[in-house]
Amino acid sequence: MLPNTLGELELGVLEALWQEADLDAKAICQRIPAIRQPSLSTVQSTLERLHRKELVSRTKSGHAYTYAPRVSRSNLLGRLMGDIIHLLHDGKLETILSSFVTVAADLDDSSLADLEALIARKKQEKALA
Amino acid sequence: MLPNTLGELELGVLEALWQEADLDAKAICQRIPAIRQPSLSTVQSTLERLHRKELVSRTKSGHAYTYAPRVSRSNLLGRLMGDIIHLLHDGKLETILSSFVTVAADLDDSSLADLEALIARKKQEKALA
DNA sequence: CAAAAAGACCGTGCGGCAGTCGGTTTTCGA
DNA sequence: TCGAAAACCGACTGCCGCACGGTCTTTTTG
Repeated sequence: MLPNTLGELELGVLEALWQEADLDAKAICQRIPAIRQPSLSTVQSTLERLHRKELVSRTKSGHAYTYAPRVSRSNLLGRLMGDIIHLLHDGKLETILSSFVTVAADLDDSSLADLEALIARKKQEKALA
Repeated sequence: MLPNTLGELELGVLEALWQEADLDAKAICQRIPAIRQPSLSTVQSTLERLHRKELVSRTKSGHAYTYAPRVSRSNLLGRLMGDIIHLLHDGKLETILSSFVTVAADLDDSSLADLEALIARKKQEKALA
């Protein structure tokens, strides 16, 4: 249904790469929480899928691929949010924005102020461009 | 992975119920886009699943169930956003909020102003409570 | 330069979930 | 009471992420 959905191991791999980029499959494998310990092949398959989805980039370095994330955490967050928004969009902007505010308000009491500051900054960026 | 994910037909059924609540399975079936035309059984299965997920409520009326949505569109939107936020949360509020702003900015140039207005309203609501 | 080591690649199987439906049982109303 | 309408029950399909072993390719090194 959602085109960009990702599985548990895929996310774990991304987490590892966000923490430290330019790792090969073996290194990533070692950084996956000990409980799972998937085999190297499994991690490679997962990296292959992530690469197909253009969520990671890779370059040959020696005989091994070195992987790096193509999206930042907030980038991915924005993309996924965009997906579900598109999925549930009814044309009313208010529907979307109010759920933003609701989520932000639920997260933290001071977040509304933070959100305002970010908006101000974003506005300024837009003005400059 | 995402606990509250929903399929295409499930969403279609919800759309129908958001447009008009208190329908039985047959009526919902007729309101599904003509291209698909799933059988009544299929719609019933879907409604059953939605009911298990607590996304719709139902009451017997005669010998048929009458269904109504338990969540509004923006409600569901907020829930799904909360899910992916929780999934990708790294403790930094800024990550989340900036993706809000990015999405809002991508949607419409005037939406930043709308967002500000909503925040002001939300703040006022909070002050009163 | 050959052989061994390291890693990519491929095919397969498993499990879960949505979709799909036909057939059976239940239930209500005439 | 009895017939129709609807719920209910399984079964099957297809898709996708997870998982891995085995094979092929590419380095590296003695």
